[in-house]
Amino acid sequence: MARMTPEARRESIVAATLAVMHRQGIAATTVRDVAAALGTSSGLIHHYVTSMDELITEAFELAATEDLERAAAAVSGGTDPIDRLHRFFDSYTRADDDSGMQLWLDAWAEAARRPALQRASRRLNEAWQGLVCTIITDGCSSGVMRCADPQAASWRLISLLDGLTLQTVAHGDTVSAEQAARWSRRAAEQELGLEPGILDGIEPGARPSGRVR
Amino acid sequence: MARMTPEARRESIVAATLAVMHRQGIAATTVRDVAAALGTSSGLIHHYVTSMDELITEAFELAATEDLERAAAAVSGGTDPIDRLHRFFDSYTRADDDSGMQLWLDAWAEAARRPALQRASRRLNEAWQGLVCTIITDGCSSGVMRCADPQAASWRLISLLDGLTLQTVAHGDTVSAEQAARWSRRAAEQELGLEPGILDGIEPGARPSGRVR
DNA sequence: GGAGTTATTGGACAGATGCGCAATAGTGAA
DNA sequence: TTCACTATTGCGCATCTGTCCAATAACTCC
Repeated sequence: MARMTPEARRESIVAATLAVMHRQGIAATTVRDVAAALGTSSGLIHHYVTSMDELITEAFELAATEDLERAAAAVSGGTDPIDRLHRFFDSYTRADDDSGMQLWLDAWAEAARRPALQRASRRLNEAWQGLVCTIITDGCSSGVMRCADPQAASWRLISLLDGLTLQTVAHGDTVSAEQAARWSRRAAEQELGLEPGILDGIEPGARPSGRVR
Repeated sequence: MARMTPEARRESIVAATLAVMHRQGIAATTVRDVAAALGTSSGLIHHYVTSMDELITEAFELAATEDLERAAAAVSGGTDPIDRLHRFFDSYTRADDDSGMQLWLDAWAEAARRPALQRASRRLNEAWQGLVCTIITDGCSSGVMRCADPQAASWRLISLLDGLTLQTVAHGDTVSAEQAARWSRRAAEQELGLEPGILDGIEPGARPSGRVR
């Protein structure tokens, strides 16, 4: 293969690793598959990366961070806490493919056996919760939401979303994506003392690609 | 090893497989490990089982079915819907070790790539939801609970539990087991129009081993 | 041009994996 | 006691895994 600058090569390796992870799952991602996806030799990967675990963690971290930043950007465009929460649901819900969430399922399962992956997964989950917690805290102090414990409420909210989406992704259609979206919005309205239905509906032109998690 | 009847041997193989799965995770469970746990040769396993996938699915199904039946038994001892829901939470919450839930994490992640495992996981998840749904439906018709959509509410309830427990098991202490228990009970009370705190507390002598999921 | 640096190769290595198979050793019936 | 049956063994096979390393090729600077 053509010689590349170390930076560019490293990036291309992480990107290829991510592609293989999406296709085959974290546990089944091997050095040779990554090398084949890149069209290079397997030895090259270890010239840039000390271990397979490190590479997998780095690729997961990249994908998850991008998802998070996309959601944060969508939220920050909101005019008030309710609009921001609305946008959060939109960006979470709008997943066209399930492979993003499948990556999270893999990560949660593998976390017990890969310390570095566990740290990354934990950190990013806390960031998701923090994003929601900020919205709720703002909503409470401005008086449009009612919530005794924003910390607990935001953990409940993302855990509920994760749990419902998990059903959709892992089991096909035990819970449909539409149900997961509707049910979790309803739960948020109930929990935060909002008017039922206020979080419903998806404005058509908001964010075409949205969240993938 | 001593010669056994085919039935007994098969059971012992599945039991040993389950033990290894708990210890090492689904993906890292190998024929040789199972044979070692049994104190037999690896060839013997293939004399009773056509493939490793089949064996793993069967072992998971056994463990998950036992958990479900234990929970159903705990629930059925309740005097009224609220007591039954209380018992459900107790039996779900009381997990001493996380390895049962870890098994579910593994199963959800692997489901996409193992059709037989997916069917088992899906079927058992639906049974869990059905168990809760029955309690809620009863509670509504007897007037002690208020709920517009028991189907949706029960999916939300077990998804919330799964989502919170997932944090506990996968990430150490992002969410503590106590928080997961308290927060999910609070959410159920809110959702079903119950008096806050009515689902709290754990009667000491109820069920020593409890649910593992 | 030549020399030094380093990206890249291709394969070796030791270990693990699922599976199959001939040989062996218990078991129950005749 | 003998014989058919089959549970059990122990190892071989082909393949895969992460990691390492000497050789090669491409690039930069003098």
